[in-house]
Amino acid sequence: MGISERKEREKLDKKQLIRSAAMKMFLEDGYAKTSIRKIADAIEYSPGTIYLYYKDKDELLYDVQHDAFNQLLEAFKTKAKHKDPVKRLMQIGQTYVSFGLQNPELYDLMFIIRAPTNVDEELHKDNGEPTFDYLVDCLKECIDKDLLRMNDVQLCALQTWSVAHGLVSLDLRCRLKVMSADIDKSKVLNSAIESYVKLLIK
Amino acid sequence: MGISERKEREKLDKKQLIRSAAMKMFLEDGYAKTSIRKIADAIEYSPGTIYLYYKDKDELLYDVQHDAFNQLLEAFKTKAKHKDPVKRLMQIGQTYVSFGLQNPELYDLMFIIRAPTNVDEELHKDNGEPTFDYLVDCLKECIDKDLLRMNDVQLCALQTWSVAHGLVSLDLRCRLKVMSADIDKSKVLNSAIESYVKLLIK
DNA sequence: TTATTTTCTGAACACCATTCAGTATGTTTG
DNA sequence: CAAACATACTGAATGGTGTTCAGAAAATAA
Repeated sequence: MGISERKEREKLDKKQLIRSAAMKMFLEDGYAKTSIRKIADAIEYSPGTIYLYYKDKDELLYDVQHDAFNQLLEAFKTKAKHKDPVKRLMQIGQTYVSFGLQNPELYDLMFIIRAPTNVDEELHKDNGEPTFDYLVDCLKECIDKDLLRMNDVQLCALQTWSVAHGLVSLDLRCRLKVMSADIDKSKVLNSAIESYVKLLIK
Repeated sequence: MGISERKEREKLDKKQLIRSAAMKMFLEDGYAKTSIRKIADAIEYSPGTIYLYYKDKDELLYDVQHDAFNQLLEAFKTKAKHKDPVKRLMQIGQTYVSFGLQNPELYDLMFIIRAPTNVDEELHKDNGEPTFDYLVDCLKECIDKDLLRMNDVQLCALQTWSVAHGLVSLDLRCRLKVMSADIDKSKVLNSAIESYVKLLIK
């Protein structure tokens, strides 16, 4: 019978309704300031209903993160598709930094926020894995073609990701104030990631 | 008269009493889980009293951050004092990463946590400046002696700091799960920072 | 139509940061 | 010494938070 299938669909729809309302409010006001009550208000349900679809606020965050990682992956796919793997690597770096600067709240959700109940190890580790692999694949090609001054893919990926993430997250937490002021942030961050890639290539 | 001076002293003492109790609890339970009530309980005062010394919870955080930055600076001074600036740079990187891994909650306080009311631009920007300068000075010496493959001190400092911060903060947020498992974290992070410094030098 | 299952509600619970009228303590003045 | 004043402190109250759960409502099955 099709009823249970429709119900299944409706359940997913409602879950998405909650998720997209949550995402919107997370981006507008931040995760901390977005309460379950406010989300419930926005979608015109009672607070309790949200707990029928999500175990707790963290669980909701994880799902929103998943969407966010897909957004970043899409950005890579459209903006970092140069044939030359080294140039593609450069594009990946620039895309990453731009993404972070243009979507600060989203970036926060993905990488910086600590969900209160964050000790569960096994779950959610797949969040962001395909996105990370986009970088790994690119580096693998670079290294295979002997274009880099490093030869350990995993190590190189970690290092590259760290530069990019470091730049974005330091900026997002206003930790770049220690640097000389009156400079265009996005220019500096782009210079930094560019010169890093240049260090990396032979 | 010495009375007002004693009072001044007592005021500072109490402020430090609050601050050190707060720091201890922040490190044990994290910033979010440490409530003003609990701090007040620990020092056997009422919650209201804390607001006589600190405008709000953020203000307390900033003061604790200040102490924390001094701790990192001390670590630099004792563990990164090689005469050769390049070797010192390596020591700085390693010290930074070790510091982050060994004091995760402290690191969180310093760099990752977003204080709820965090829009005030001007204040607190001096927090951490001397510590950053320790890196800048080292890089300046490296560049003066023409030992690096970069020549913009500010840019280079930003990049180096980003690598180190990126490594630590990604690890602290369990974002390294996307990498192949069963590896010694601190080894990998140290390899990453070491190979970065090697990229940097001529 | 009635019984059963599913979905939803909203009050209640135990917390939180913060405020402020009132109390207690210490200091200065008459 | 006592009264006046200034300072330090209290703790209940305000308005928020995430989460739970008995009971109401709606949808489905019999």
